[in-house]
Amino acid sequence: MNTVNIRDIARMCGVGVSTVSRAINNHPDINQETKEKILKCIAENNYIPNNSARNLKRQEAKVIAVLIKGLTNTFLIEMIQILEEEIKRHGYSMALERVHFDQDEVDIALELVKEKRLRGIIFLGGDFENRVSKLRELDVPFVLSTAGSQPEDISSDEYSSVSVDDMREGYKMTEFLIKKGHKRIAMISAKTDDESVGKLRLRGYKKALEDNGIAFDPELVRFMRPDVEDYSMENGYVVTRDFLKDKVPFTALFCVSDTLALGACRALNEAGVRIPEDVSVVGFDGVEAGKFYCPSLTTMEQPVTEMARATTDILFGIIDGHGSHTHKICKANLVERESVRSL
Amino acid sequence: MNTVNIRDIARMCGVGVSTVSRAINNHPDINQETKEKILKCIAENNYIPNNSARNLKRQEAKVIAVLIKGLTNTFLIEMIQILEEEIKRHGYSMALERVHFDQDEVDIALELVKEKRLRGIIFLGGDFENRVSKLRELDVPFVLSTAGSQPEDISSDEYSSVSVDDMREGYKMTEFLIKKGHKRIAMISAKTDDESVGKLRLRGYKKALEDNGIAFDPELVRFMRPDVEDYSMENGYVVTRDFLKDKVPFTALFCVSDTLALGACRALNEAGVRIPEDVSVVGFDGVEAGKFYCPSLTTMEQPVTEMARATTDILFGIIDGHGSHTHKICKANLVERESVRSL
DNA sequence: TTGTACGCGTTATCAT
DNA sequence: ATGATAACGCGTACAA
Repeated sequence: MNTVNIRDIARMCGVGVSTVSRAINNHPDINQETKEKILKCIAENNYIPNNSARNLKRQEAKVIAVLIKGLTNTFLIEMIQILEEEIKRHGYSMALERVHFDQDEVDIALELVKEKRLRGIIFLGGDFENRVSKLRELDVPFVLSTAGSQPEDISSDEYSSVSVDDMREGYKMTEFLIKKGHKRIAMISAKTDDESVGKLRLRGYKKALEDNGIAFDPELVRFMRPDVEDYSMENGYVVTRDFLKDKVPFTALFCVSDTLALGACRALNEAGVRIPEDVSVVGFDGVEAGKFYCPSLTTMEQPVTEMARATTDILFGIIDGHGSHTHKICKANLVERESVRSL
Repeated sequence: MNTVNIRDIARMCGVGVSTVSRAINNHPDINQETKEKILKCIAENNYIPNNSARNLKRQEAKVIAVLIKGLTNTFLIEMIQILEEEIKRHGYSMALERVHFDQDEVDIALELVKEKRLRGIIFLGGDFENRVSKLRELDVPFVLSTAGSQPEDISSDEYSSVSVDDMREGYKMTEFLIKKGHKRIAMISAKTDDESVGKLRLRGYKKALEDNGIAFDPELVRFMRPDVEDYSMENGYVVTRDFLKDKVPFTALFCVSDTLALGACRALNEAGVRIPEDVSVVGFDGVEAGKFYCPSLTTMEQPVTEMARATTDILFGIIDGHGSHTHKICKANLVERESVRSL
């Protein structure tokens, strides 16, 4: 694999390597003719600069890394599209990095900072409660976007965050169902051992019940299965199916994500439970798929565009020197559709 | 940013850099005690090896790159999960690279081969008809997985491919609708200027009509909008809405992807068209979301697991020396659900 | 405007 | 088992 490198090109053109480098990187100090000759030679010989070598040598690349856990959360996928536009608009490029479920996103970030010469990091989703010391090692600015619980022992001026107030919105959604006359409200939430958004929304749910004089019934709360992909339709489906087997009566089902809710709907349908006649179902996120469902899904819509813009605004504010670490709470929007009925 | 490097660690441990390197990379020729001492020192000082330097120097990394166009095609997302498992099972790691719609995946692949020291490439989706010469420059084995049209001027023993016979399956689906008594069958397909799977399925559609003595009506064929994300629900929605405005009568709608079909369903519902009473709808791919819909979507299911396994089997067969380039055609499976009725 | 020489952090080779 | 040193391919002072 004798791949052509910058020295070969230099030799072929009868110039120095630095001249070739200047041609590649659009440096000003180069004769237009020389440049064209070099670029032509590059094209003819299929020369492709080696990014590893570039990263190794370069001081700073105009790159923002976006780390996302999993790929099945369509809400996060939607955010990526907008983040990319915004990052491009600032003259940077986006490096999307997928983090496995059993991987630590902070470790990945640490590696990435060394490998590419990142200027900033955006964490999409995830949970950062126990990652304090590691997080502090990151010497580039970062934003926790749509993250659930946040690190508590790290001072809030060392990082930024953008999210909705998951507990409050969970509260609002529950209260909405209560106002519709529901008392036996079931919930599908996140596993107990992690401190994700699901847990916070569950806390809001409990508080709303309490404030409205409804006793909390642990029988009504179910958790995502750890052996199935987090926040997937499949997970919502299997959990609901198991739930129905227990014959616990309920009139409404609050799922911590739309995808879970859609899976739940399927399980309900299969069991002959009509939505919303027999059971009302609500989700959280406001993903497109919910709009297309039958019945269309009532949900707590997260302001995707606003959150993505806030994320990049804060990050570039810090990178460009004006602006400092900020914690932005966006307001979610309760979208009433067809999956809920009044009792 | 004075980041600690391998030399610092060597100095601190009173050993040579090569010994540290051996400790990191699990080389056999190293004293267990020395190794532990070094690893401890590494952990204490938060040393993280620089991947750019490693990639630059390393001869071969056990890495397979998977290139995917976009992220909204849930069928491809499903494939990724299985591909990753399979790749890991072979002791390799997967580098997932997202390709933008206006980017050339072959260009990206070429860069990647230089940057990391890939052993193989998997192209997910995409269209390779006009990329022949570039494709040939790739000096690592690659598999075109679920790609639509394939390069014709490159000899078939220079690359591998895994896909369904899109034309035949398009034919079968159309014939299925015809057998159900449909004659005015509309179609939402891929843009005319690209040679993707959509185009092939369209060809099958035309052939089926012809073979069954039904005149092809160009009025009934619509294409995805170029200004909206390819194969997205949104695209299916807007195209169908526009289509309905033209008041062209039809009794069935064949969409080249499930996502398009789900978007189409929404548009039909909004227009007061009942599914399947007024119009039957079918999709293609067999994504999970289709199962959950109301009505659940009749579709041509692609054998995701089989295709992913075939892809990695072929690739590793070539990498490991036994086995050569292969072209595997998998059989799709027509899944009848609730979105079609007999006339 | 252009070329030379050095260093980025690592792994591979070779010697010990 | 270990260490010294030469690459890997590129960007960039600095000199010309």
